[in-house]
Amino acid sequence: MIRLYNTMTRSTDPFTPMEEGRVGLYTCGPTVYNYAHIGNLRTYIFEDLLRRTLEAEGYEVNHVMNVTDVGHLVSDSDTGEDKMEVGVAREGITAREIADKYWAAFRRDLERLNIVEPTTWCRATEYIGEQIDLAKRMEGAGFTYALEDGIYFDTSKLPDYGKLARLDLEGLQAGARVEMVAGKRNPTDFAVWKFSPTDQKRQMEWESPWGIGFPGWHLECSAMSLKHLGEQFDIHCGGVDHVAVHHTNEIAQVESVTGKEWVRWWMHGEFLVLPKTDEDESKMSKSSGNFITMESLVERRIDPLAYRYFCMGAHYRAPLTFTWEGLDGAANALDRLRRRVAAIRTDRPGRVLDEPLTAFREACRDDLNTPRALAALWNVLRDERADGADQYATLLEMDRILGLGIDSMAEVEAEVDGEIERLVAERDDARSRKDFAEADRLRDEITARGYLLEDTPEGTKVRPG
RNA sequence: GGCGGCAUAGCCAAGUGGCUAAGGCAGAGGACUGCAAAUCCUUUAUCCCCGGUUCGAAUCCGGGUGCCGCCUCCA
Repeated sequence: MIRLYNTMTRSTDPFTPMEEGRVGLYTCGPTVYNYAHIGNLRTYIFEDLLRRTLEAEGYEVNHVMNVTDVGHLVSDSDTGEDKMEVGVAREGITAREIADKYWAAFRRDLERLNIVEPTTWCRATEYIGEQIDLAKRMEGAGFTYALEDGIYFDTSKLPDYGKLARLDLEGLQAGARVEMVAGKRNPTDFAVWKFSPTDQKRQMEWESPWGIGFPGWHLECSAMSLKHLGEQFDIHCGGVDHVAVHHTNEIAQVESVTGKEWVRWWMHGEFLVLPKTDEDESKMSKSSGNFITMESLVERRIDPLAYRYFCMGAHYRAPLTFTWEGLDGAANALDRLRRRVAAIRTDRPGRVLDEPLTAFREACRDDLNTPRALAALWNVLRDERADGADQYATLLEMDRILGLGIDSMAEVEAEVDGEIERLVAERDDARSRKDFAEADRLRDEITARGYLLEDTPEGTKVRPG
């Protein structure tokens, strides 16, 4: 039995799917107007761990992820520019090209992090018809009203509006400091369909019963998950920042027309935060430019999987402070794991060790407690009495969830050119003559070129520095 | 102002009433080595503060203090 924290109930509850053996999972995907940053990616790592845990428990997971390629405004108060159009203005290519470019970049990030792709991707622009249909149903049920700039959802008509975030609607009213779109009936009302501005031509706009325009950004997730997962499904995930606005409004759009509970489990990943400095806010955000991409990690010769390991060191519901020092620590741990695995791996079939595997699986089942799961992993390697083949078999089993690529871990030997090879040979020669001063001098020379040496019974090995 | 989260070793981070408070990184000592590296062993915690409940609290309750997130684009 898996126990998962549910934002709706604010408690960790035993998970049971609607349909025996199958899980419907929707995860909010990227807005593809720029590269994802490692904070975004932390959430996708969490969702991957969820999916892998469900699959390891024997569930067949129907995993749907959206790609937002339209309609996401710079401001959530339904004002400002469309982010995609911002990308267009910045790079001078079409919106479609922007979307394709950053979606491809996103998928490359997922691949590098060993994140399993969703079973279904859906692009918002390919579901405009479905979104309009859903808006029409809301209109038919009397939940919408028209303003000059768009069709709005009247949140006061839904008695339990805001239940996910436990919004204090009165308090919001009093504390509202965000400029409200003129004519909105309630501060929480949001646009379902926005009209194109009359004075400019948008790259992305569509005909609708209400006029030419584009969908509000909450609409796509509602419409696409309805289409792929039905009027009720098991789990919907995203970042914590989506609780109060995005998911709250998605719920309103769906439940207003179906009249029944839509999603059974809401799960939210906490933020990756940067150490606070005087200048910068600690949060990483795409819009402020205060962000680190996967690419910049790779440029620093940091293994993307070290970032995956780093994230697994903390529970997904706790904020995690990102530091380069912390990431280096994770990279060191992963390197050590690699060497240990390389040392024990064998083609000889092994038997999975029950005790550590049970501890590991229990940790995963307990609301994805990866820090505890990693402790179980290290305990496998600490047990001296265990047979190497058995240890390896156990680690492979754990890796179905961890996704660290244990099956391909091998001793890392550096690729060396003739020059390095010659220096190594000279040093070996000096050592055999017991000319250690010369040997050490040569080692320094090799080290200075970015390689580490290991003298082993099998000879001198060269590792990347 | 409203809502929510967090405070455990040098760092990251599990642990939500009961043996000697996981695990990782970094550090120290030792074994091994010509010296290293790698590996192995050993070692590192007044659980933010003050009250309270209890036979017993890091864990529950009350009050502080500090930090962070959301309500603004956000994962």
